[in-house]
Amino acid sequence: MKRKSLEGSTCSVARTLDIIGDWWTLLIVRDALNGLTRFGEFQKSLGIAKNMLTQRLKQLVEQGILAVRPATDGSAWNEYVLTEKGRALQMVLVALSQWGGEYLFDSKEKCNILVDNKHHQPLRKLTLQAQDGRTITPDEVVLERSTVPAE
Amino acid sequence: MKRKSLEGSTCSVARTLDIIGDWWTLLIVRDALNGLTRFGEFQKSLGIAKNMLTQRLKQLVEQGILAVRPATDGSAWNEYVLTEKGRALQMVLVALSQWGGEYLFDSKEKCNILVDNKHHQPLRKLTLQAQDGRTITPDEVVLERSTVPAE
DNA sequence: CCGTATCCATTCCGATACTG
DNA sequence: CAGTATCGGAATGGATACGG
Repeated sequence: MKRKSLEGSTCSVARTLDIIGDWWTLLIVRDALNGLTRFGEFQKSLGIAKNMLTQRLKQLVEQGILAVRPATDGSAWNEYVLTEKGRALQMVLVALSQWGGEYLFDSKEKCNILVDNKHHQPLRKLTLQAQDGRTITPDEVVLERSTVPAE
Repeated sequence: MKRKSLEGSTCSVARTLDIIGDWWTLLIVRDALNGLTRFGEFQKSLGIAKNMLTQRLKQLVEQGILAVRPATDGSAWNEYVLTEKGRALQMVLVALSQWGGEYLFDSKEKCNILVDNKHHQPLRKLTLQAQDGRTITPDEVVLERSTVPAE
């Protein structure tokens, strides 16, 4: 009995988790955002088994999150680079990172966090805003059926 | 051979994914944010197998994301409510939802999205900001070893 | 260096039956 | 209604061997 797919769910959270809600995928995206492109780089960075990595990279390419291109260094192999769709996942990683930094680390503990590359200061904590820019509190947010907002 | 734990990782993304990086956990949190509290409510909403749900609820309680309290309706059972730590995951869900809404749905397709409960308008898209409030672009962000920022 | 293929243990997950 | 227990198939994930 296979896992129940949420591909057809009308909930944008569920449909997203169906694609990236596994254990490795977002870590690969994280590394890709950090500039890694090569199979071996990912493998070394993550300590992931090769067959797992092969599988995940393939899925990410199928989903249009990564693109494959021939290596620029003259070797015969592939490089994996994020598409715009993939780069957009950075916001998810920022949210995860801020939550983890706040709740999973002791105050004295070293922790890798996201900083802006100009001043090397941590990013400001994400805030929820209504359409008009007003800052809203978490309890003012509700999940509702609607159409996708025009961007 | 067991799964390699990322519990001790110094990366806040990795350590977070070690806890909530599975297929069901964030969906349970989503439902909890929507006000569900009872075992049966989660089970019905998610279509999850009971043994899976039991296991996930237990882990969430152990992690301090959910708290158990006796039912307020006089029945003999438990209610599962989010702690502050759990409610803070809302930001992660917002990020996931916005990404999915943008990249995984056709423009005409119905999609559950997050709205503010006053005007029932979709939330504004999350933006990255530097410590000083300046809006920054994704490529200005870098993962760096540091201590946790004081909140 | 880049993968593919295979083996094997563990885990996931759904279905079902059962208890209170 | 709220779980617990168990079964079995599928997927996960690590180790290793192999070929380009």
